[in-house]
Amino acid sequence: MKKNIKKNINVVNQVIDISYPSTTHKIYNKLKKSLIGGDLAPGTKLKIDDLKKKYQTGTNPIRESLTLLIADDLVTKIDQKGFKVSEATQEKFNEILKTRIWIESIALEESMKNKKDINEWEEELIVLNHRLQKAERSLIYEPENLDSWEMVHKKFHLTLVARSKSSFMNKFCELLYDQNMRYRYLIKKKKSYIKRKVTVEHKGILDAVLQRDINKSKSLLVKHYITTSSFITLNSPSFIRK
Amino acid sequence: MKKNIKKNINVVNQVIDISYPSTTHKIYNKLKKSLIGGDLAPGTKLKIDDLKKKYQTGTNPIRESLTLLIADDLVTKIDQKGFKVSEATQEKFNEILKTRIWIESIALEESMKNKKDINEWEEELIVLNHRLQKAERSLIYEPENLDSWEMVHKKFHLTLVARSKSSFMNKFCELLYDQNMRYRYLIKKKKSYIKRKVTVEHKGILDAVLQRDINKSKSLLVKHYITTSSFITLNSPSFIRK
DNA sequence: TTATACATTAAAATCGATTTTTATATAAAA
DNA sequence: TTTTATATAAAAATCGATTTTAATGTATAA
Repeated sequence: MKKNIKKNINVVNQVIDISYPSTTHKIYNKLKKSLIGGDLAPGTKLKIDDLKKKYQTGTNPIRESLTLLIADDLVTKIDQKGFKVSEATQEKFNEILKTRIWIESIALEESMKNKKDINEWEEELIVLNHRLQKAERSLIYEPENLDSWEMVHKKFHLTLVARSKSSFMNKFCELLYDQNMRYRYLIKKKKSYIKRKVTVEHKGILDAVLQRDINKSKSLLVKHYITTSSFITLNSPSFIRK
Repeated sequence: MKKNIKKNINVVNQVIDISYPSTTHKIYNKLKKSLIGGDLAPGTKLKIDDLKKKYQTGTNPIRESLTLLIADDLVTKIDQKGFKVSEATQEKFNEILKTRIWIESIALEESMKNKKDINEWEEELIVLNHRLQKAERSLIYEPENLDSWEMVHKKFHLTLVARSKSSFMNKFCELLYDQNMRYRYLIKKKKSYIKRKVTVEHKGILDAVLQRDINKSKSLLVKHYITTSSFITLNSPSFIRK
């Protein structure tokens, strides 16, 4: 019995390579969405059998997905005792914020110092900021919709810091971005999050980048993170466990 | 048929909890050793069946170990096409060096600014440096021997940057350390690596730290990395693929 | 009582076989 | 030739069952 339509279908003298993701890949994405979106409470045990039933699949895709999620620091594993949703604490949130500021300050500076294709980069940022101003901010996390405010916002921030010419820096930036996003949604679930106006701040950062003022850009970016974090912290000390 | 001796054995009124690592855990360590030690050439395909035979185990522990190694950037996976040893290129090496310098400069500065238990930390560094001076440098990588030069060296460098109060920074430092170590062993395999005297450099960094001179410490650490890297690069442009 | 031993249950981890997909080889048609 | 289709082989991915380990409950002895 075939699961998917055959690949490499021939259509009018053109071979189209239709690639289907593996079950593991699909389950990984679904789980990641739930974890970042705050649908799974921190500390929850992730039982293989339950997940098998929920996602209608076998042991392997579940275990492999969970193993992949360890790298994202969204899932924690204890040998012979299984997997659980990573804890979310105020302390950890402070670490995320601090580390983001350290890492992204360097990455932004390097992005601006890097003159290769700098005009194209600046234009891309202008377009992303424009889309960001137009996009409607939703309450739920839908990563599959790349035009959603959340995904454009992620793209804007990661593009800002993408030109350090270090794949490691890019990976660290994305990891920390996703971690931060998770905390935002955990707060939203507690209904204590105030949707604040970040439009002006993004515009400010963009303008400083276009002026090619490195110090100003960095300081506005840092200020942006600290302001956002104060909202997460002040309005809900309640997501802290223990 | 029992694989291991039963746990929680009662010995003279004392319960000893003997924990055995899972097969996955053991295979992961063995594979990681081979990958860092340079026994597996960059780009080599990692076929599940071959590894099953080699390590005398089933599909699951192999696949799960490989999945864990993706996070360490030692293994690369292409969906539906399997796993391979991550490529090692001059470009990537430059990225590792650059990123290490960025990250560790911050981490060292924060470690020194952090006054909590600073005396104990300094004493620990003195002891580690002492052990490092005494240890014999071996040609093969033996992570299970924590008294080996290689493992003491790792401990010294990671302790130096461990006090930033960010678990993320610590994780990034270790990842980059292991990456760098891999390149060192890849060079060694090519027999073109010159075992240079790093003793004096370590002593210099330590002294600067004990003087609590942040800028001097940072600049000596950076110099140490750049000097080492020049040896890796100059003597063997040959590990570059493509 | 408190601790220890044993039995039971639940869950993690693993195995071996099967299915699905990709890669390779071979043959037929443009 | 060069491309396209088909057949075969190889490998990845997955499934369902089994084994191993950990967690829980219960009875017995100190």
